[in-house]
Amino acid sequence: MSNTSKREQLIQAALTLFCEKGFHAVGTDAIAQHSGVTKKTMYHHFKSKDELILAVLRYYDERFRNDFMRAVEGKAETPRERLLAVFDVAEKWFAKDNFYGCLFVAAAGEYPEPDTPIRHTCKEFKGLMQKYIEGLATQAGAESPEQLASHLLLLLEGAITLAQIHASPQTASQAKEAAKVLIQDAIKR
Amino acid sequence: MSNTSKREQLIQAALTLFCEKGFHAVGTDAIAQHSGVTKKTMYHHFKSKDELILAVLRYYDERFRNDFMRAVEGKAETPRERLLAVFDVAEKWFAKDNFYGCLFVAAAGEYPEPDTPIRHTCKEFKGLMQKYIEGLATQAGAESPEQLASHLLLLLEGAITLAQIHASPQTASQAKEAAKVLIQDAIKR
DNA sequence: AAATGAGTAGACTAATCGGTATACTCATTG
DNA sequence: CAATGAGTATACCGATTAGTCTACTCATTT
Repeated sequence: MSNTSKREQLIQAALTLFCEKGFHAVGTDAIAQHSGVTKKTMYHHFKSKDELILAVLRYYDERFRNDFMRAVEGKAETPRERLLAVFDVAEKWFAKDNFYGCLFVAAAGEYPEPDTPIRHTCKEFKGLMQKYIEGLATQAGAESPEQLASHLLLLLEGAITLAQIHASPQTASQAKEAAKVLIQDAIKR
Repeated sequence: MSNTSKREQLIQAALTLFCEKGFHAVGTDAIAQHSGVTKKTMYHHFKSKDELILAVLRYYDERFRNDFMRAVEGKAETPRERLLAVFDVAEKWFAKDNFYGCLFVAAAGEYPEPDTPIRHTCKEFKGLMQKYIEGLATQAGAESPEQLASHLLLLLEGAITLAQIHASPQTASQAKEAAKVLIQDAIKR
């Protein structure tokens, strides 16, 4: 069905532009133009720019987490190794030439009003990342998987932010070193 | 001199508005109106919106770091205690009702192009925060102050981001727990 | 006394913003 | 065959964008 095709074209074009320039800085005309779709058609699929943004965030959420988890699982076998592999995957991500930081953090910054659908989506994403790491921590035999996962997520989040600002992917390996200490402390065996 | 006064009025009004709504979402008309200053006067002090943004960032940079350091030093005596006090101060910051996350991270998100004055200011701020924590780590007798400071800054940065997204200041105390472990590991005595 | 510069109010520009309207094509489907 | 719905192109809407302009006041300084 060409329906889904146009939708995806719009979402992907919007995603690219938002990453490159930010949400407010990209107009609906630009999105229509870059996706090769008319504004009329665009507003047929999404009733407002905010709805398109929401769709972009949801699309990115699913794709990113999927790619991320598969990369982690491809890089290490044991749960404990995978907790560290998270930071190797992150470093590869940071090193990509089109790395722009976390899309959800950017969205939260541009739409500061709490309790909006956009903010809710951001929250959800971070919650799912926490759950993923928590699962690994549980399998790895952490005494308090939730706490270890929180700590590692803090490191990861910090690494993303500082990698973006300093344009240096090495923050990931710094975070990895800290993670080693925390994991060692959290898994007594 | 009324010169500096008008300048500060503009900077403070702009700061408030940028925090509330983001940079692109706030127009020059709104800034002029909220500061009680004419657009003409505004453009007399700053030759463009970008220059005003830059001035806002520099103003905030100095004020924030000053307040932050004084709060840390008021909360603890020894360098080692101060390394932990950083996270107590952060938690108080997160709990403020007008907490909006890190202004520099927001700026970096809205102005993704690297090598611009705005991005440079963001970089500088994070660098100075690192230096500050590094100083504390040195005084505390860390084996590698630079490394410990990096790790603690990663935790702090992650806590800021997640506090903003989840609207919960507790991320600071989570970060503090992780910091305890890292400090213990980094200062062998 | 004259000149300068910071300030005012408010109109103004060209461009762009999010979003809508008209008039058309074309493939699918009942 | 007729109707529907997704698509095209393009013009348009009122509002707002960043930034400029004229014409004026007023205090300070030379």
